[in-house]
Amino acid sequence: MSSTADAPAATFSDPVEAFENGDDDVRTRLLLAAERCFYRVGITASGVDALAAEAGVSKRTLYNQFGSKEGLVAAYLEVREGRWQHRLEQLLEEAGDDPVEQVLAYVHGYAICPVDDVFRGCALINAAAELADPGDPSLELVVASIDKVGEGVADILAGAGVPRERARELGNHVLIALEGAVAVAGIRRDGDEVLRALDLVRALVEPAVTAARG
Amino acid sequence: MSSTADAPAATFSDPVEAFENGDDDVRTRLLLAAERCFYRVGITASGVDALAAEAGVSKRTLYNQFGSKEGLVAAYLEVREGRWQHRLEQLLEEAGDDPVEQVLAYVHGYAICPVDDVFRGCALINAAAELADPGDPSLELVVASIDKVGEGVADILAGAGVPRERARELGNHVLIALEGAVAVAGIRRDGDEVLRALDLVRALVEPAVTAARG
DNA sequence: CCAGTAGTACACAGGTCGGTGCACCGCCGT
DNA sequence: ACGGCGGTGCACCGACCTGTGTACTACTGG
Repeated sequence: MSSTADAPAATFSDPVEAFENGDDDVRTRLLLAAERCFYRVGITASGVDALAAEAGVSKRTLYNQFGSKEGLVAAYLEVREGRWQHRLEQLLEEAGDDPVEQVLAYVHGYAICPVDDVFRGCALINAAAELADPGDPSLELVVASIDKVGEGVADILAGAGVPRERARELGNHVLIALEGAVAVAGIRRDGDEVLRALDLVRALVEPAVTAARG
Repeated sequence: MSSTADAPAATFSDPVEAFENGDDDVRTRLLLAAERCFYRVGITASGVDALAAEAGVSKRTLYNQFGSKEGLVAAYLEVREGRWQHRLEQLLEEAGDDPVEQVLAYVHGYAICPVDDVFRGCALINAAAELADPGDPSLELVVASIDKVGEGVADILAGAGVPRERARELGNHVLIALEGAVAVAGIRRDGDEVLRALDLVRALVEPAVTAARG
């Protein structure tokens, strides 16, 4: 009964993690293939035949697992979002108690966005650029994702004593810096470019944090 | 002889300007249609049949004018870039002598990116997301365009007395802020969101300028 | 052993893609 | 009056698109 075609679109476990655990079922392989194809050449430009071939799986299996290409796209975005959340948690833990370092952890998180060797910017943003109609649920996932980033940063700053309104404003500014860095880096096809935003973000939040502390 | 099919891909005059001047030749109509289609639903998702129909022109004429869809895409990007440069010049002139206001002019320029009512982020960035292979000349146009933005801001700041190296760094930071603002605004489908970057950019450049002046 | 399940291989449908060939038409300069 | 040129309209090409139908195989649990 598990993982049948008409199962509710639950949050999928990370296919990379699954793969490294020795799980190489068709679903995992399809999601990995989807990541490679969608991220590298785009969603519209990736045909289902190519997707199935890349996964080493029959096209029929793709449709049995995800119902349609749109279903695979939705699963792909959920995976990306889930992995981002997971990595962010780790980075925040490593960052310790310093709120500035915690915010900078977001930058490091954005810098390791890519699938493998190629860096093409943020997968969610790129997907959003291809999603034309505003009602698309996948587009809403993207909006929710970036909203959460801004709010997360705002929460860190508010926790450090920055006034709520100012924290919200700074959260939005940091979000802008993050998205800008990843967009520029994506165009230049160089993930390390994201780290150029480190100084920028630090310059944004450090004064507010020290002011709140002092 | 003018505007034949195999004419070298010269820089095209702004079709909007041409249209408002009463010029409604097929080329202008095709470029206007390309702007609407490419910007709103994406390049890959816009077929040549739809393009020609939107322009009220036969498909044959499209090929006579631009040789291929790729040619039309290239012309579209050149038009966008040309119009951006033109608008930027105007805004810089209106900004007067204050270097901070001049940099803020870039933000206002980015905010009026859209074709008509819909705002979908920066046309060049969105196009770049759809351009898969790194060797594409259209992609190089996009890279050159954003490079010029960073350098332009750096020049303004250097002219205001900011040390060259610092000006370059700030130019890059402002570029990141601009691209981030337009990316976030594009996802939210709201061009006014770009103006949220006004405070951010001012906070970035004002201290450096006053320090250089004082 | 046997039924059920998951996946494969492959053909196929109906449609769209970018692009071409061709006959025709209206307009404009000479 | 006439020729040429720019544009139209339409049929057409091969390739590819998403999605389905079907017969076959391999495995697995009772």
